[in-house]
Amino acid sequence: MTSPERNPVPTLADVARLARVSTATVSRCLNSPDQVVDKTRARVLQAVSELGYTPNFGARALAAKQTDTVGAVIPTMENAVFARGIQAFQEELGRHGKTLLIASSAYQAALEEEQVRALVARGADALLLIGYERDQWLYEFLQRQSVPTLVAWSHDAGREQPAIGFDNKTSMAELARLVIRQGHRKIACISAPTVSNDRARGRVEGIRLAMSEAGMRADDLALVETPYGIENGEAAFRTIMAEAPGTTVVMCGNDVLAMGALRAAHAMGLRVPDDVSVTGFDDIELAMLAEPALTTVHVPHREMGRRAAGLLIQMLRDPEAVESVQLTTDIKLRRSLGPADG
Amino acid sequence: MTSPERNPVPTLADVARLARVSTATVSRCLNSPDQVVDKTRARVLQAVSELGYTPNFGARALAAKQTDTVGAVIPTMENAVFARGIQAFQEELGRHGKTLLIASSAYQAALEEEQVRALVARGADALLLIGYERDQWLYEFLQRQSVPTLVAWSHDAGREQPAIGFDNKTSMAELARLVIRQGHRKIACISAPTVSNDRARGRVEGIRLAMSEAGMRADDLALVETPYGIENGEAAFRTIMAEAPGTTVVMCGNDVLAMGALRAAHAMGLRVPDDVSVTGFDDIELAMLAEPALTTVHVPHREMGRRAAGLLIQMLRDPEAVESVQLTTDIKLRRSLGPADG
DNA sequence: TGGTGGTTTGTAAGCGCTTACATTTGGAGA
DNA sequence: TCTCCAAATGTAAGCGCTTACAAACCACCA
Repeated sequence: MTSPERNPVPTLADVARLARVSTATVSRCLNSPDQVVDKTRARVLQAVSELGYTPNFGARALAAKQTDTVGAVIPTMENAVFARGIQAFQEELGRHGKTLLIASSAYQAALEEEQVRALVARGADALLLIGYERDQWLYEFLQRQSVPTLVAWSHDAGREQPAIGFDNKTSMAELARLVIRQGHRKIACISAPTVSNDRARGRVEGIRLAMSEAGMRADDLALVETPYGIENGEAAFRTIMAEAPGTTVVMCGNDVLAMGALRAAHAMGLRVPDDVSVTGFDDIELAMLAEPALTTVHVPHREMGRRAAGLLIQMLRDPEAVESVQLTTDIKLRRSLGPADG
Repeated sequence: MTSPERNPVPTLADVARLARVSTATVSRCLNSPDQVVDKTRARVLQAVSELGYTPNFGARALAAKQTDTVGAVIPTMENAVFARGIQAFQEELGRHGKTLLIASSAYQAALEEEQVRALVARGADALLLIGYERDQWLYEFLQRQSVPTLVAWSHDAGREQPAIGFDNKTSMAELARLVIRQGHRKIACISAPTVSNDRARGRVEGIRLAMSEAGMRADDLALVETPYGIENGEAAFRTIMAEAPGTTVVMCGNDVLAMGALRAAHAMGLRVPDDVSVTGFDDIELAMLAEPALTTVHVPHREMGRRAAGLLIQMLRDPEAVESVQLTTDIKLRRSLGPADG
């Protein structure tokens, strides 16, 4: 740790020497203070502060075989949704004396694998991962390493992998039903790439499901996939309007894409919702501030983060006895969605 | 690491045994492969994958005395500004084979100290901190531990602490001059808490500086301090309008507060910029999307993050030879700022 | 064939900490 | 004052890895 020689960083042994006790006593002072008599403890603590001693985490982990550390791999911090959820996750972990290690995968499977290995190597006692979709061997690896793993932002009752989240398909289907009830028949969708992203895929499927239910052909959905980003949403919107003229509503896989759609519509001189309706997903702050305000699916990101922490801590205690939890989402009906006939 | 017994996690020794070589050879295979003859290496690698071996980071750090890890303590991930900068920071670090450990302090000094200790204990070879302002002993502690530390999001030519950032005061002063040139004389400011936040304080001082230059009394600035958050910005705006009637421009310490101001103005039936102008700081995505679009100070967050990584790596090589770098900001003049007379 | 010197591999000593187990200590009770 | 036992402290064996240093190996040349 820290650079080579220079001023040698004080160690447990230094403290012990200065306090005239054994290293075991110093260790106990730090980890289970009430096993040490007051006078000794005072002397040790004095030495600790005199030397400015900080325990070496690596050594401690090595000896104690546990790190009180939890790891999380998220696609990107730039997505407010994750930033918010993870912040809550971290706060709750902190409350339980755990530390969070964060890594980001930029939505790339290979990078995610690498980060998972890195976190495990660093001794993460447990892991939070986003969505189910990843190579099976990764799950096996984690199992072999006995690292309890929780999936978040997704929930599929059919899987046994512990998870906390909501059913992306169901949530989006609900919104789509509402859209259809408003009379929309020419529906388009701007989605995040669905390859290796079960959340994005679920949302698209949700729309198709609602269409089928309504007697429409699911294949009629005009679909454009594009990476995260407002500009991408804009471009996608233009593509849709060019390739699927007559579209009356554009349902977006997330709020950021929807913001792009809104902007593009505005730039193209289309009125929302009179000429075309737009919906989002996530309900980030932006959604309410948009002009017109965005109809979207509200996801309790903070709650999810907070409860994910609780679940993970529970898994650490008893890896078997965990129940996945399904959160509910609700629709925020705002001005960007109107009836089909304008 | 990982849970107690259960299925024992494979160690270097296990690999060595399976490959019929010494642990030293396995270690070399992993760290300096070309010191090992091909045939042996193949055998070892085979064993590694057969066992699903992952090196134990703690042990490695302990033995090798370096971690290739850099730590960062930011106020909160929920602030898009930091999320963006840190993302770039991380990407650049990754390019150099370094790993990033992130912690957040929720703008609380005590928490920051704690997190710094935690990161150092975890063996962070270097640290990124936001702004200069913190207890002197923390700097001393870091020096004693020989942990090179870089300050970001601030730059004060007068300090010798290595930093990368911009001069908050100068940048805001520039915007304030523009505001004043537009004829504004009744100026108000909504700022983040200035206690232990040199960035916020610098921005306020910038406004005062420009006022003095223009022959106005710096004390006439109507100032409200409030924590980060749109709602807080809204409340602050109402306070200002109540306590400093006649205010023609509200300059905000950051874009999020400005968004709140914009909303409050809208809710109060005030037209922006006809009845009152609003400005922000940071130029986050929201600024451009706001209605009306927000006049603000553009800060190159991504570039800052990227270059911060470069600097830190340089400091790791030669802790002495680092030059602080001052980034330049520029004003984005958008519709939310208009002349004083409406 | 033996000697030479560079490669490849092995040996073993830690890195800083925790913890089982052994030893010492200090009172309470007799 | 002397026992005796629980509480406090010390001793020392690792935890999994890296790396000096030593040993073994392998051409290659004389």
